[in-house]
Amino acid sequence: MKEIPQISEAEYEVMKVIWNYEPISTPEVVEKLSNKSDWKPNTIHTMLARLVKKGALHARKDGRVFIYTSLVEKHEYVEQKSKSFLKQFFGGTLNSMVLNFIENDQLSNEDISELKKLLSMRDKKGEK
Amino acid sequence: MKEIPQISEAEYEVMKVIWNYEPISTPEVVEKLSNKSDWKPNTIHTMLARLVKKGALHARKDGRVFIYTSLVEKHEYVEQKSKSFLKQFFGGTLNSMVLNFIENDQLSNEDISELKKLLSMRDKKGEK
DNA sequence: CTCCTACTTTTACAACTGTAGTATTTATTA
DNA sequence: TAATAAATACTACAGTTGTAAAAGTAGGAG
Repeated sequence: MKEIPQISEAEYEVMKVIWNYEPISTPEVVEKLSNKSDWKPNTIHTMLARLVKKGALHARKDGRVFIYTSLVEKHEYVEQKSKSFLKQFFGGTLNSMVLNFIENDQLSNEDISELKKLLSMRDKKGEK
Repeated sequence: MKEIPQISEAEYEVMKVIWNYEPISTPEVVEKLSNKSDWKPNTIHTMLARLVKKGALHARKDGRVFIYTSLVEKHEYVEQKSKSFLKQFFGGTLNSMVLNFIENDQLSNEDISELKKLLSMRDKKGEK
């Protein structure tokens, strides 16, 4: 299987911007993130540099700025993190997690009926 | 709300032993973990010391050894971690996570039917 | 009463993180 | 062409984590 680089929480925030807008230049990333966070531009530069070094991003120079594109797909990263999360806390299965949420009353009645709907929609898709 | 100390992944392995066997002494913890992992005793001591320092464990001296008990409940820690995980990757809701799993075909038919069963069992409980 | 052994306490150290400051380069403008 | 502004590159620094070695201590064996 492919090696997925580890991405820290703060770095993940940067990745989200890249995934949403790629290809995107440094100044643009800084701008997007300056709205959402109170990171200094230098902080963002550091994140970008680390992500490039880790192999999560590709940077190509375009004139005086860098243009970034992602080398890791969001869904595959989320999948990997989900798996390791479930493994650490719920024996590896989503079902245990859902059960746990049900048992601890962390779901409203609406959540429950929505979940049921999701599950039956999946059935229909499967039948096609 | 109560302050829950942060527990690293390795520390969490130690906590699991405590939760299972508390009250439990250092040598016993070392023994349990030496089976499951290849950590050196010193490594385990370090974890224990850090967990005490963080306020996740209580240690009382009994003769020459320490006896540990947990100060954080497993379910509350898992709950907190679940919340932050869902927030980081799924907008904060379990339902989004389930939907994501369905969409990416990460669930078998059996998983699905089990999930349905769980959900309807919860209904019954609610009706009581 | 002394030595050994099992425990505890102290110290280490590199990688990763969050958070930037400082220095350097380069394109643009005067 | 020289100064400026913008961007990039280099450096910093403390806290956490994984991983443990080394040193100290006290209780039990002889």
